[in-house]
Amino acid sequence: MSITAIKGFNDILPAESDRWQYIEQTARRVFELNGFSEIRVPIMEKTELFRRSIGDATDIVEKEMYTFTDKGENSVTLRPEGTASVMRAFIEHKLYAQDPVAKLYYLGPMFRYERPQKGRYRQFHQIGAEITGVNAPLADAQVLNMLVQLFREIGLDEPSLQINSLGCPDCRPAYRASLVAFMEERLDRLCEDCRRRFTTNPLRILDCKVPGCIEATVGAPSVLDHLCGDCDDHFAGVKGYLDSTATPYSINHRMVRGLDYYTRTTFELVTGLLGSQSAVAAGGRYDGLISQLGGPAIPGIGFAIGFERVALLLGDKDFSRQPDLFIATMGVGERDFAFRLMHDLLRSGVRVEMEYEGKSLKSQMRRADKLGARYSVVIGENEVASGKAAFKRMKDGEQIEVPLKCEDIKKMME
RNA sequence: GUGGCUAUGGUGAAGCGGUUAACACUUACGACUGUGACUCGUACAUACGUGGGUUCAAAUCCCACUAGCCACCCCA
Repeated sequence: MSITAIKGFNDILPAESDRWQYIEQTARRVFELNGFSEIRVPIMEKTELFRRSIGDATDIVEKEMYTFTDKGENSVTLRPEGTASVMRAFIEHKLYAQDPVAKLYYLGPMFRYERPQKGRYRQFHQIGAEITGVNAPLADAQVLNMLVQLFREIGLDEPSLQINSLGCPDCRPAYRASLVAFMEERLDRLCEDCRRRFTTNPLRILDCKVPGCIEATVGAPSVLDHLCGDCDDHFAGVKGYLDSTATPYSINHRMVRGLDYYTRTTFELVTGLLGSQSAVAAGGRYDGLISQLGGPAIPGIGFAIGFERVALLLGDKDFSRQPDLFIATMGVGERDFAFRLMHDLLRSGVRVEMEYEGKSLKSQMRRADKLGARYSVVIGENEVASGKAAFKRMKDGEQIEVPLKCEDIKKMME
């Protein structure tokens, strides 16, 4: 038995990587348009970073991290998400000293030890963006609008935006208490998982998909009714800006987050097309995170997009690049000639392919067709001698005589 | 961590106890000794995830293992 990849770790083969590049390039373009710069952070961090940011009691930290002890006896962890590293770097390099308002994006692999299934892998990829230093709801709205714009430009308008507010450390405890009181009375109607959640994370019960639980929790107190004045104003501001830019969204007061650092605005881009993995992108505000990690009291907001899930939504769409020209040759001498011609054309930006081995003309033409070349040309003794050749437009077979010179060939192809 | 389903070539698959392991795609070569797409021909699994067992006979039945998928949990 030959060696295979690790469970949940996937190879991205050419057919798929074309699609990935399309997503990545579109994301970079949209982010840069919005004034974001890329930050590249390591894929491994001290374990402590994730414990402090994501939260000790979360599932991610409790049972899903790839944590090791390295040769220097340090506990290190393959990052399960990106925000913690970005904020660690923001603090470590004192980026806030230059300008507390930073707009950063990142992309790369993340690692979570979960049972793989559709749209969920142990090594998966995220593209994320963060804005620090802005309290105003305007920042929330810009982040959301950018996210929506990105999906539009990728060509996906199916995922819909859901927003919520989780309040802040001032108002959340009271909400939690009233929710617990409400649930306590209906404990017997909840599923087993929810009864467990009642003690571990009562907010999660709102997110349960079991019909009985949905029924039992009808009329449960909503976070949105328990926001303090400031949080309420903030959320109203966000909604106002989304309305004023005609960004479609719906409010889901039952939306919960799996990471502890979120405050106020939270959101998800959800789809019905990926089975149980409905979130394609998600994020929120994390006003306490930077100070919690030892930095100054600077707020932040951001999101992460699940790369694999976006790729899945794009389906089998073909994003491969076709050659502009395929050069077929008759003999060894012509092949040398063609190689020099190809070299010149490549240097001037024409996408050229040729046959490397001495295959029959028939098989060379077949290859030209298979590669989807726009034009083909056959170079034999006559062509080398005359310096001219018949260029064939593959889609209709029309042939045009053109000199075998870079400039003439380029012109002909326009 | 829990459950369900599936495992035949590069791919999609037929096969249901005795077959040269069908068919299609892909690939290679040819029909056409200087021209692709359509057509036609030829070649391409000593082999049916691995290990046991039942049987005169197993890809086909049984068991175990392994892997993959999907779902739960959780999440992007």
